[in-house]
Amino acid sequence: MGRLPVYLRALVEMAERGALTASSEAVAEAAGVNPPKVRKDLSNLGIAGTRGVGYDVAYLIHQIRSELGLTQRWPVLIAGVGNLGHALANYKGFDERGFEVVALVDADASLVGQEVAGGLVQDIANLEAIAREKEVAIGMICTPADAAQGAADRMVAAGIRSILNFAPVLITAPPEVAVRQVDLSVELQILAFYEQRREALGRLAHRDPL
Amino acid sequence: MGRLPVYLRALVEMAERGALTASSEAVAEAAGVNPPKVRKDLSNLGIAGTRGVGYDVAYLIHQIRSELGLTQRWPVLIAGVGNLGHALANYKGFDERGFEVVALVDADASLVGQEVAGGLVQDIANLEAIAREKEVAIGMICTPADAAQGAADRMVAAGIRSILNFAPVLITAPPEVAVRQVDLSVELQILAFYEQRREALGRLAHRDPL
DNA sequence: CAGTGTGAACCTTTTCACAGCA
DNA sequence: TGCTGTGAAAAGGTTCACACTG
Repeated sequence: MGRLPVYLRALVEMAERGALTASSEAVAEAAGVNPPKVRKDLSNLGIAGTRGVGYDVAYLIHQIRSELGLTQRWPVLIAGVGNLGHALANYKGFDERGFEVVALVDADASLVGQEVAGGLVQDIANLEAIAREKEVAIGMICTPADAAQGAADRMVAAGIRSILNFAPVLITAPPEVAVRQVDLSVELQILAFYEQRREALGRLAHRDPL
Repeated sequence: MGRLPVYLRALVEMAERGALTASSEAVAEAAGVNPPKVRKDLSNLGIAGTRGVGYDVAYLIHQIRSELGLTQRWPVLIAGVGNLGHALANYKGFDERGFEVVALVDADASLVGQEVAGGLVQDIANLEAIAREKEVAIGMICTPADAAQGAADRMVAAGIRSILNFAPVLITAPPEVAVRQVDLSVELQILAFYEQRREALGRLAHRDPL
């Protein structure tokens, strides 16, 4: 369930503010959803609150963390150390949430050997060996589009079963490998779609008032 | 419809390879969905193909572009020129798809005046004036979490009606403003969830074979 | 009384099957 | 014959109302 991380973020913030208990309404507001959805989600997860009071924040955080597998740290590998790869390697939020960038690889020989975010960039040709040695669980692809599938194939060969792909192409992988696609310009295009619609509606409204 | 940009990407790739016509099956495969979905989507959009042949690639590209509002260029402003903002300012894919980064702003005085991706970083205090002057349509928030809502408020005040938020917080805006949230560590957490489930299932299978 | 837990209604999306046309 | 166009069925997810309990 994709909402769990959002609930978790909201709950951690509440806990930091000293809240001991939280109603479904409070969680819903902080997560941007409606209260029944929160209750259903938690109920489906087998998490119970206290009627008339709400949910125990600390317990709820623990339960969601364990459901999300965040009670352990996950070693992450980044393939492609261009602008985006560089930015992600330096992103503090990953470490805070239990993800540790343990390896950086790139195909560009001029980048190999350079230090980025406290780690050395290695040759992508060695991806498999590196991933196995560091027991990488999650791979992030930040290469250009034409190198993405190759990077994915190496990751699969290395036994990586979770891939986060930022390259603007569809990559294919065996069904046992979970692939998530994040295409930044797709997000912009969706916004442009709404802008476009708004303008079209505006023209319509102007043409035919009321 | 969030699939349109993906279809578009697939179709542009096909066109570059010289395809003049494409069946719903071909588009579906390239976009990672099933053929009936492609047909339904296009049908709902009022786009018709030729029975027995498929869709005219060039016409389809044109139609989807116009539906997505990509026949015009959109001026984009980036708030927060840290690692991520820097990477996005340099990202070529935006320009190729009709998005032009026309302004960069940051709250950090040591960054203001610096040149990033061929543009000068300006003070976030001037966001409203800059956005109005450049007629910015879309704002991207790449600030730390605690500065995100402030940046959003300035954008709304500047008349920006589409916001893409990369900060790991929920930002609120008036209903007429379209907000999309992209949280990179949420994506990782979802992958961790699958890893976690796989391990749990693995243990189960091991305990009770067949 | 405040706020959870949940079954039932509801709505949207996806899938299917097949009729219909170049 | 091949592939589109589309209603009808199925699935999935969301909302609602309200019984229930600490």
